[in-house]
Amino acid sequence: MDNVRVRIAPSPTGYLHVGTAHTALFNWLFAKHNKGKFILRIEDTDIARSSKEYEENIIEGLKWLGLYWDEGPYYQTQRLDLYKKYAEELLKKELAYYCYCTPEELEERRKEALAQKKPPRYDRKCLYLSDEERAKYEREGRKPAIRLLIPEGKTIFNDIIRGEIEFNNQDIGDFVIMKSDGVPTYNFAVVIDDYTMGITHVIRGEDHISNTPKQLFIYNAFGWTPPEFAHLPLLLGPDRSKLSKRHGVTSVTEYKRMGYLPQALVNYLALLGWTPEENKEIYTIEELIELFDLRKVTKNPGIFDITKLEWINTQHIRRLSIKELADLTLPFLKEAEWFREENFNLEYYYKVLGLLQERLKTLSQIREYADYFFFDNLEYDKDTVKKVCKHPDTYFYLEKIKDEWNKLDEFTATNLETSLKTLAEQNQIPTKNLVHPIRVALTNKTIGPGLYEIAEVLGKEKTLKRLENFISFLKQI
RNA sequence: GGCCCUAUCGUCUAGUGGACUAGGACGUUGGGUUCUCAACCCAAAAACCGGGGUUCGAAUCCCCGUAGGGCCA
Repeated sequence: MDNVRVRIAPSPTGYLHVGTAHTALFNWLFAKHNKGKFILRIEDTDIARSSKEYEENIIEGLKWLGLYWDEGPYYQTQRLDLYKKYAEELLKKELAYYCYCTPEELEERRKEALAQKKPPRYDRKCLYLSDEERAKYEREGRKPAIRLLIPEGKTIFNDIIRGEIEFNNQDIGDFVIMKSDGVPTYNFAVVIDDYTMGITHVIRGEDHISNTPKQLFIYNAFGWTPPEFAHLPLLLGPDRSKLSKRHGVTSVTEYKRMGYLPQALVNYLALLGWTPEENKEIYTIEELIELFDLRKVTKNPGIFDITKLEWINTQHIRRLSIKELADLTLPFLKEAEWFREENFNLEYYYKVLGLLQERLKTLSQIREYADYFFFDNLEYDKDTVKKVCKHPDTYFYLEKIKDEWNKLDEFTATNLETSLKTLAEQNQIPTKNLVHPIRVALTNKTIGPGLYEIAEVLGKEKTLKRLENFISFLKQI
């Protein structure tokens, strides 16, 4: 496909929502797959609800996901003259007309129509205004809106994902394209922007299907060839309504903060509504670009399932090199209250990560998993210690293993294991009677990576010291 | 209320009239492995919304319901 140009057009009335990110991703993948351009446009005409802070969050989120744009950001508020110019063109062509009706008048007539069981559409009162009437309204100081004249007939368009969709024009009234304050309505601004920006494919959420015929009227009024349309399935919450805040976290930057990898979120979002031919779940961004096909997007909406996202995240974490993992987890590690810059050693940290990498569901979990590698004064809990040291001779064997380990020249996991197993065998006790207490001695936790590996990473000095502390604690209770 | 979209395991989906005893993945459950947890391996439970057609044959095509969703007020 030649010269593909697509866009994402968020309103800065909230942070970057995963639904917006989903749409952005599909546009971006389509652009990249076809070697086209991806354009960012900020739809900020709702001045009251728009803010710079939200805009920055959207930009931060898109960049974090790697969805870089080739053009923009364009701002609708900087293009108001343009919309005005085009609206006037339609007035000149008599395809649009001024409307002086006030919201109150419209509301009243809408109610009347409803009462008579008629569809509540605009009654074209102002289309047939005489010059005197118009002059009268002008004298009253009324500022007119501009309405588009909708022709009779049917409007049909071919959606890339859904096929033909048909609307009766009579179901759509002469809608406003420019409000009386000179601000264009959503549908008008979108068309002017998409046309002037040379958008070839409009890929957006299914919630815009019913806006499409309105936009088509505008293209037709100007005699412009409309772009192709593709309406993506919506993202739903577990209750099957449109995904929103009340369903949990919907902010992309919040996922970043929680320790998700951008490539994992991209992977998950890509598979929500689209399946590549291959029968696998984990894809790199390059693979997604290579395989992406808009025609294979499903029509049914998808529920955002954080459990699956979590699994995909663990898979991507495992594919990271230790060095990458270190870079990415360090900011989270630094947030931990026990973290001390002066005690930190990168080579040591690499070894720690070697043990923790495959256990991390999110990067932020490094804080809860890595603590005992970084501080020495473990505060043992009486009950836990009692639980793991049920065997009355535990104290005695711990002394023995401490001596055995002290004798080791090479403090490696293999040697530690051999030595512990030999001791257990000689004394005919199950290894776990030793392993569990030692685990608590070294980590102050009952779960974690392999004990011998932990001891090796901690090193001889720390391991023996902790054993010693643990033994004295055990003596006291 | 009107218009529009959609309908396969709990979830994401494969499926384009016969190869479907409906496949995969996440999750769940059970088992194995192990010092614990996770991982890993093995296994299991789990779905074509309902009703009519069309056809020799329907998850697949058509119609009508139903349900869910969206948009417009």
